[in-house]
Amino acid sequence: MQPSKSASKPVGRKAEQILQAARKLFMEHGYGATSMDAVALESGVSKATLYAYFQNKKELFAAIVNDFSDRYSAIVVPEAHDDIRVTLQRVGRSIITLLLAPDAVAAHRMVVAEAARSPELGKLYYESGPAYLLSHLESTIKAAMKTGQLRTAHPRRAGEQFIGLVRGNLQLRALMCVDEEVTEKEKSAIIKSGVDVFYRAYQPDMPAKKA
Amino acid sequence: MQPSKSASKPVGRKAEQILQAARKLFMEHGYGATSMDAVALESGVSKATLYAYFQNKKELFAAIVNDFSDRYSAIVVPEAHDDIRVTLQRVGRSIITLLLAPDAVAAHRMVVAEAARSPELGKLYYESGPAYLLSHLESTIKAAMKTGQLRTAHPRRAGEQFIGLVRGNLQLRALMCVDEEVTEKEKSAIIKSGVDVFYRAYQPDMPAKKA
DNA sequence: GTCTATATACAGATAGAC
DNA sequence: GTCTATCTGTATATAGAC
Repeated sequence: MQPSKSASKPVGRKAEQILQAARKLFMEHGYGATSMDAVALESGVSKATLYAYFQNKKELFAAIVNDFSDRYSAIVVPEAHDDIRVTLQRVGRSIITLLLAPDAVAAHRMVVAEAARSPELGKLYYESGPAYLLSHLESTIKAAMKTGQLRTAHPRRAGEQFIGLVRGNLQLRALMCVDEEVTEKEKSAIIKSGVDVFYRAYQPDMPAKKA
Repeated sequence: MQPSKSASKPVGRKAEQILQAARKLFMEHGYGATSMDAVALESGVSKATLYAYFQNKKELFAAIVNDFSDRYSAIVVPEAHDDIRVTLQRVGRSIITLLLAPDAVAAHRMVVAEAARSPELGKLYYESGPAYLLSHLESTIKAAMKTGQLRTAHPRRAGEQFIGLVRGNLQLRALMCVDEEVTEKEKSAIIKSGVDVFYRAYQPDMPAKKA
């Protein structure tokens, strides 16, 4: 089968082998420290074959990021519950789980590191990753505002705030290798507290008095 | 003057030239894409001199990160105001300004990219950067809880939440090159809303009813 | 201490046989 | 299409003159 010549993702058995190997190596060592030799070796094809499928290193990297974006988009957004606080709890759990997954941490590092040189890849990842999640959350919050479960406010901003509340410093600590691991207990406490703060601020019947 | 042989920061005029050039290049192109040739050229010394001051590339990088940590620690934490909301407003402004500063974005990228291979550098940066800011904020919040301006709660977690609230997705967007620039108006709105949410959740006289 | 010149290795990418 | 072998550039690091 003739590999695709376009910039989009090539198909075929060897292409899959290459992509899989490249994904592993890029995520493990980053873009700069991953050589095409290494990708060829890991995927079990020759360098020439590699270049038959991907014009150059950057295109291969783009294919990986693109691929990762697809996976990100496939995240299962938790089912809504009648009680918005329960829904938020579930969403918060999903967010934490995702942010701390070793794969996601590695992908995040990889993309951030190269974003300055390839802004289009950074944007692509953001849009299909974090922005995708945010859009879903925005819908959820908007719906809750309509049904009176939350007071009326800017739903997108509220969504950003909720993500910020549960993320806290956890992601940063993971990215900078501060923690070996975070206990389930700690995660639960952070989510619970985040939901609590969010609900206190956005609950419908207790507007804060103005300064 | 004999350059220091230890792993700590060398001193002297040439050392300063080297550090300055290296800082610029590392921040601009990242660790992997910055060559020692380029550092030598930019700093106006020969490669041999470079290696007389720094044993190898990694040590040079470590010196830069260390240096950057010092600068981070030197951030002026805003003066406290009688009204905790005003104080938080100021702190929020500082956080946003810092997170979106091009230097800080570049430094963040640089550190995150290399953290997997040099966890000790990641930790160093985190401790003297984000953690330093958090500690100050924690003190501020703790004081406000003692004086009754905020309800009693976990001050460190509250600090993390406040940072998360004002950070939102702004930093992520900057890191991934999603925004060209953020308007002052937008920043102000985000800070104001963040402080509002925080205060609604932590104001002393309106406990939320339990589910 | 500081330079020029170079050793040595490996990168990305390709030519040409099959 | 896929391989082996190689071109060409450039990387880190050092030897040796001054």
